Amino acid sequence: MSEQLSQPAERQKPSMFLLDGMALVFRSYYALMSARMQTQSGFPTGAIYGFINTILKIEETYRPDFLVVAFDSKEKTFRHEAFPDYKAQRPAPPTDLIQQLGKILEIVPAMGIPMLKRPGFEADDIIGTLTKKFEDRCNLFLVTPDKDFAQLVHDGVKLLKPARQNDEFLLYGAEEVKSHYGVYPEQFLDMLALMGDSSDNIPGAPGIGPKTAANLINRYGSIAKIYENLYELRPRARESLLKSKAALENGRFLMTIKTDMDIDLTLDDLKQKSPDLDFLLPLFEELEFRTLAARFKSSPEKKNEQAASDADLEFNFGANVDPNFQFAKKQPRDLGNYTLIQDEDDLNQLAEKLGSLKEFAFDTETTSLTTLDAELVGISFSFAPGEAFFVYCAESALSRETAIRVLKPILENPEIGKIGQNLKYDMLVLKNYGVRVQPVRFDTMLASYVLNPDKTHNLDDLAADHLGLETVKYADLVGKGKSEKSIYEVEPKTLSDYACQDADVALQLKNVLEKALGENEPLKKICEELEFPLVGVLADMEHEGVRLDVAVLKTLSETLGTELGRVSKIIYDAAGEAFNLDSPKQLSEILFEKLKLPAKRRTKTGYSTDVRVLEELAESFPVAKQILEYRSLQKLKSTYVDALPNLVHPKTGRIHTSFNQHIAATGRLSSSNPNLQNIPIRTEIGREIRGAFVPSDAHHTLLSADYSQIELRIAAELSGDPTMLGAFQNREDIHSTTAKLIFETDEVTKDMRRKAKEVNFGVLYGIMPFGLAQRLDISQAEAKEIISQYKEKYPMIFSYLEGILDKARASGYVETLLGRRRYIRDLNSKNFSIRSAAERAAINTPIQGTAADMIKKAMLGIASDIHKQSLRSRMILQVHDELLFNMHESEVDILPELVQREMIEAAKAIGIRNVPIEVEVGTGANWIEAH
DNA sequence: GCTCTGGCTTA
DNA sequence: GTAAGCCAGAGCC
Repeated sequence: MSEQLSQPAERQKPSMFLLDGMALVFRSYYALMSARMQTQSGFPTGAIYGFINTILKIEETYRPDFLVVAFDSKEKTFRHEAFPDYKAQRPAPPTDLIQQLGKILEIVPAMGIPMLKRPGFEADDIIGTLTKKFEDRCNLFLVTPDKDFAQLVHDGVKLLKPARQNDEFLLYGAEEVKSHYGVYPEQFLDMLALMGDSSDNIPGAPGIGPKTAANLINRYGSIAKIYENLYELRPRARESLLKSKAALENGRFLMTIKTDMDIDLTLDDLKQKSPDLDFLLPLFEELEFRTLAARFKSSPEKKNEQAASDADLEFNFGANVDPNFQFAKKQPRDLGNYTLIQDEDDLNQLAEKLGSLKEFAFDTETTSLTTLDAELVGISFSFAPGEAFFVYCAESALSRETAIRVLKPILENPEIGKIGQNLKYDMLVLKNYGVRVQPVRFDTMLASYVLNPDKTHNLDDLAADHLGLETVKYADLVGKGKSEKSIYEVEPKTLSDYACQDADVALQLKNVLEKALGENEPLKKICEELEFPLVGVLADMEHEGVRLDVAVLKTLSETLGTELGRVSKIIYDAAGEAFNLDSPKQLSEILFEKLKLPAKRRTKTGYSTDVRVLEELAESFPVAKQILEYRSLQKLKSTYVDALPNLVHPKTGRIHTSFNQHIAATGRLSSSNPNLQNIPIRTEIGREIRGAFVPSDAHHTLLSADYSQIELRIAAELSGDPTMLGAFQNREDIHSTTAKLIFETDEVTKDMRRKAKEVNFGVLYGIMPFGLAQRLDISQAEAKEIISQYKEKYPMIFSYLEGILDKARASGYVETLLGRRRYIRDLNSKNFSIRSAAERAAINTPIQGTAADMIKKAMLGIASDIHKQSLRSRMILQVHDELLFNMHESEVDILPELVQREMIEAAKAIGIRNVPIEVEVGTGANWIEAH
């Protein structure tokens, strides 16, 4: 049939609107919650009013031929039978909503609108079945705020979703579904299954959200196809999917809307009848819906009347409220017994209680994630599960000064343990108000990290994992992105419930996690003796900050700018045109298509233009060398030289990084915003950037102390290899010694030493002939030969590595010398590259992790000494094997020795017995000189 | 505005 | 070959 003929026929079809009753009622309830509509006698009416208006709005806007409302049944559904946890977390609806629902169920039929309900089924299934039944004869519009219905969309079936802000509707066909959710309706169920649905308690694959789910579905087409190609995925996604296979099948079943219920109805049965005004008008009178009543009186079917007049909203807020009817309180939800405190008397009472405790959990609410900019809005406290208090000290009767004055002695009391999630943040916020929080009794984020570093450790995930609790998210309070509102705009009680929940959950988590730690003594000690005490040390370092000489960078920026202009001109001349050198895509088009240079490797999206490719090309094509130069200069300029000055905090004139204690799977710290652990050093021009890192003032210098060859020493210690231990004991240059041994010569050339150095590093990273060959640009056969020489000379290194792998295969984890654990999956994978990657991680982790434990221990010792001796010098940075200090001139004779001693002492403390540890110290007027 | 990719910096 | 974080571009919203 031609388009012309089908189109008018299509238009002739009657329209049928299927309304998801319960979901729309819920929406009305929450949309009108703040209006607090109620009758003079206190009966709540917002949800009723909103829902009727939704129906009228549809009738007026679309003039439907058929309009049907479907409701869920109260009985358990077949979904509950198949999956007992289905919707298990969902709190009972608020009682004031239930009251209103009763009225709605009377009003809808009285309006003459067909209303359907079936025991054991949800509204979704009724709508799905009617859709299937009538889609050939009608144009269907599914009216619902629930995205799950997108699975039903196809030709002639569209979704009509109430818009977020106004009372308009958004129409979703297949294309709109795709553009809004990322997949087409046919694939929608697979995507839903991957994401799961926390409100229905359907798990999905942990860590896979809407974005990733849509991406995966688009890349592979379906869940089944994703599982066929698991090995291509990143480890986190892969592991999540492996664990979730059964859950996904189950979730997909639960989220499938039934389309084959036994519903015996004809189009005639669904015709709308005239409204029963004898019933409706008195009821509207009772509910005080005056404009609505007027509309029905005059002409219930008329379309040109004004929609929802505000008149109905005008009466009854405030003045005439029945004092016994407490609207806001009637929301039991899943919340505990939470109390909002906003006056001094209540605060004093709370303080007295807190002061008598051995420990409690707390959490601060602020205006910013950047601690130096964060204003304190309130603090929540919990000392019994399910119970919490929120001290609101902004824009209220209780001033921040009063709150701080009363709480400071308690927060600083060394006898009262502090429990919390990411306490470093709270400590830094409170530091701005002169409060030095101590001691860290338990940090739930760090405990989770120590128990299993590869997991995520945010509070919401921890609550879900360990307590089975669905928490209120911060975004639920203030929204997200553009429309995010200020925390000051949140109702104090709402904010209080959120804040209280966080303290409450932290306390409950502490109980669960502490028990888990109790089953592993070393992990418990790592928490209590390493990670928890380190929190305060890191907070101090971040707070202290590093001074930056902006003038140095400004000069450097100008030099780099000139150089970049010069180099890019040369490249453009060679290319015959100007283009964006920062775009790998454009660059590869120029190089490999226009200039026809030989392509070496491919990436996912095109030809690779990375260092290795360009270096290879540089031998024959000078332009490649110029591009490499451009790249390195541009990197330095954009990432460091131009970016760092903007990060100098206006209040302190210094740079304040964040040291993340819960990210690196091996136990290392990481640094971000900005990352001060990857400031350049290798190239001459890069090193100049370090010249901008300077002491705080003329009375200070920088002191740098770094462990020499720490990871190789640890490998020697852990393996007990006598040759390598001997080399270190004799203070030999380890790379030269290795060269001597593997090349069997006393005349070690520079090149031999370079190769030996690579091999030594290779050992730490889980050496493989292939990798070494690549790295040294030699054949795999040569690489194999070198490795076998190494094995012969340092036999115990290799037997140690084999032992690690055996143990890991048997137990599923590897450990540092202190007993810090990391679980390693995939050691038995049939896929070579996956298995090899797992083996390399297994080998590297004990070595890298032991070094991390050691320097953490050293930092604690140093911080303690500085405190005890009331020194004026400060530790300011940690770069994995190096510590940097802002050293006061009066302490130049004690600090270097103190630092060196503590760093060496730390090695002993974590159990290093056989290998000597060397620490190199240096001082200077900037980081280049000190290092 | 958000997320991913390629590329590059450190230990 | 291990462990991280950040930048610009690109693609989608």
